[in-house]
Amino acid sequence: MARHAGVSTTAVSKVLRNAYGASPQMQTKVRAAIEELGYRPSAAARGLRGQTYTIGVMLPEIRNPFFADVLDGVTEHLNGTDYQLLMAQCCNDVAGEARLTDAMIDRSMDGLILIAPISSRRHLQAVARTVPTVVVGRHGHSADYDTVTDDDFAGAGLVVAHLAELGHRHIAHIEHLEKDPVRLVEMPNAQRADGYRHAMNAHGLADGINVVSTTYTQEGGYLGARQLLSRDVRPTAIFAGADIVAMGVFDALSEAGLSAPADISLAGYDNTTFAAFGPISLTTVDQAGHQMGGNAARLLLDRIADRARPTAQVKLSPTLVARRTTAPPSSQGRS
Amino acid sequence: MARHAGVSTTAVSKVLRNAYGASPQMQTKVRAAIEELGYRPSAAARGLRGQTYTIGVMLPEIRNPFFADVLDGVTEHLNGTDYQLLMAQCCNDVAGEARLTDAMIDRSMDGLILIAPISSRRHLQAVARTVPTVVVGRHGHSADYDTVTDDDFAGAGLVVAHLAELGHRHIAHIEHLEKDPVRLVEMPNAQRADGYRHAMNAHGLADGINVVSTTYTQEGGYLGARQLLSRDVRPTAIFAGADIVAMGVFDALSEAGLSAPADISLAGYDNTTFAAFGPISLTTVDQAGHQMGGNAARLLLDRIADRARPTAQVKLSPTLVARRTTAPPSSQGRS
DNA sequence: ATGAAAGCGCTAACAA
DNA sequence: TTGTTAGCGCTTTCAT
Repeated sequence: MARHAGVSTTAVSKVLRNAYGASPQMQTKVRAAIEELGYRPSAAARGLRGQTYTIGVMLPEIRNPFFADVLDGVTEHLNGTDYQLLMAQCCNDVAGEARLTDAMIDRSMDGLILIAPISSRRHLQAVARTVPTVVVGRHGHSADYDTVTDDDFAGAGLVVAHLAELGHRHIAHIEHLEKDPVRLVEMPNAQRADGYRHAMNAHGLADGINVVSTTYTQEGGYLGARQLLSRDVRPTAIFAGADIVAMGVFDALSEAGLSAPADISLAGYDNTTFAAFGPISLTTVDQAGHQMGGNAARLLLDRIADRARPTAQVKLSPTLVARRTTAPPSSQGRS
Repeated sequence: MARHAGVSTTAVSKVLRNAYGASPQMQTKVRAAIEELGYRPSAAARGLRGQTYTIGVMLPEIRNPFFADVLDGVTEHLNGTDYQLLMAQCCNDVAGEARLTDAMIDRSMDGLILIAPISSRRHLQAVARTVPTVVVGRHGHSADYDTVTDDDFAGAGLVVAHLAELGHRHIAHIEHLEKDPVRLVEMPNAQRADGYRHAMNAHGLADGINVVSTTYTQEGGYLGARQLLSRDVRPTAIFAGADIVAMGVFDALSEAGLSAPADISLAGYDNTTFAAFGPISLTTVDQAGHQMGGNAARLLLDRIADRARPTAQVKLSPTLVARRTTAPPSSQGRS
C-alpha cells in the first residue's frame, strides 16, 4: 500500500491520523492511493499501539425502551467522530458483567459506557482504572469514573405529589427487592423507593405507605399487584417503580376485573414507548434517556482526552408525564 | 508473564489455545501463573494473527422486540463458546450499513450476522467474501452467505385464511412501500404483501384486495389506517404488515372512535411482547425469532469452521397467534 | 515436547 | 518534511 503510493508507511500513518508533518502533496498522493486500493486501516492492529476508536456500551436489557433512548443519545453524540459504538447485552448477574467488561478490555476498547451495572463498586473501580469509563444510571461518587444519573429520588416524589394532589391517601409502591447494602444506596430502584417514602411522609401520608418488594419485570409487577389487591386495605393508587412493572400491574388488574384509573390509579416510571402508546396512556416519569446518553458520551470523550481530569457527576431532573391512568380516587376505592 | 512461569511465550500460547504439544506439567505450571497474575490474553493482538473470537451483529432497530428475540437466540447458542457477541445498531440507510460492516471488518471480527439489511446484494456479497456472514430476515440465495428467514409469504397467507374463515371478505393490508427491484423480491415486507395478494385470490376474495403503502413504523400504521378509514368502502379487517404498524392502526382507530374487533378486526405480524400484552391482545404471526437467531449462530460457527462449505438457506415456518383483536365482521361494518 | 525467531499492520521515537 | 527502526502481544513455522 505504501509502496503503491511511493511513500513510506510512516507517511501513510501520518496522513491517516492527520498527524503533524505531512505536506499537502504527500496528503493528496496518499489519499489517492487509499482511494485506488480501497484501503482500510485495521483497527485491530492500530489498537496494539494507539487507539481502536471503539467504544463499548454494556446494557442490561435490550427490551427496555429506556435503554434504547440512552443509546440514541450516545449514538447521536458520537456521530461525526471517528468512534464506533459496539454494544453488548448483559446477563443480569455479576459474573456475567465481569466477563463482559473483561471482554471489552481484552478487545482494547478506548472507553466503556456501563448502563445500570449491578457489579460491585470495587469491580467498577477496577474497570475504570483500566479504561476510561462512564457509569450511567447508578448513583454514588467515584474518583475513577464519571456518572450520569437521573434524580430518581425526586422522580418518585413527583409521582407521589401528583397522586396526593388528585386526592389519593393510600398510595402503594412496587419496588425491586434489593438487599446488597451498597446497591441499596446506589441503585435507581432503591432511590425511587426512598423517594416514595420520603414524599409520602412529606405529604402527611405516612399511614398510606405500603411497599411490596418484587422485581422490575412484568412478572414482578403482576405478582406485586396481586399481593396488593388481596390485602384487607386496598390502595387507591399504585406507583410501579418502572413502566415494565406497570405492565404486570395491568395484567393483574384485568384479571381481577378492575381497570385504571376507574378502580385504581396507576403510575409507572421511565416513559417508555409502551407508556406513551394511546390505548395504554400510562402516567409515568420521563428520565430524559436521550440526554443521559449524550452526557455519557461527552464525558467519556473528555476522559479519553484527559484521563487525569477529576470525575464529574451529572444528575438530570426527571419530569412527570401525566396521562390517563391516574385520576381522583373513586369512592368505592376507599376502604 | 511467560518469564514468571519460567517457560517460553510459545508454551503459554499453546496452553491458552489447547494446542498440540503441551505436557500436563507444562499446562499446570502455566495455568498457575495465569491465575496468579490475573493474566488475560489481548484479543486485539490475537486478532493480528489468529481469531478475535468476536462476532458482530448488525441490527436495524433496537426497539423492535422481534430483533431482541433473534438476539436472544444468537446469544444462547453462543453461550459456552469462546465467542463474544458485539452488536451495533444501524441507521436505516445504505451508506450507514456499509460504514458499519466496514467498521466490523476493520476490527477483524470472526463473523457477522446481519439482521434485515437493506444494503444492495452486491455489497452483502462483498462483505461475505471478506468475512463469514449470515444474513437474517432477507430472502434470496447467495453462494457467499447463508440465510435464515421466516416464510413471510406463508405467514401472510395464515392471516388472510384466519380472517376469511371468520367471514371477512374485505381485508385491507398496510405494506411497507418498496421500490427497489431487488429488495422487492428479497425483503420480508414485500413477501408479506405478495403472500397477502396470493391468499386473497386463493380464497376468492380478489375484490376485497386493498393495499395501502406506507412504512413499517407506528406513524406508517397511523397514516395507512387513516387512509383506509376515509375510503368509501371501509374494510372489515386490516392486516398490518408488522406489529409496530398495528400500533399505529390502534391510534387511528381510537381517534376515529372505533375499536378492534368490535368495529374492525386487526392483525399484525411478529408476535412482539406488545402484541402479547394483555390489554392489547393482538392477533399476529409468530416468527420464532429465537429459533432464527439460534440457526444464524449455528450457521455462522459452521462457516467459520469451514469457509468452503456450500451455503445454506434456512426457512422457518411462522404460526398464527389468534388473540382478541380479530372476530367475525360486525353487520354495520359491511358496506 | 519445547523454545527461538519471524511477522501480523500499525504507531512512535528518532535520524536524516 | 520524510523515512528508518523498533516495538505493541500474540500465533506460527521451524529448529532443537
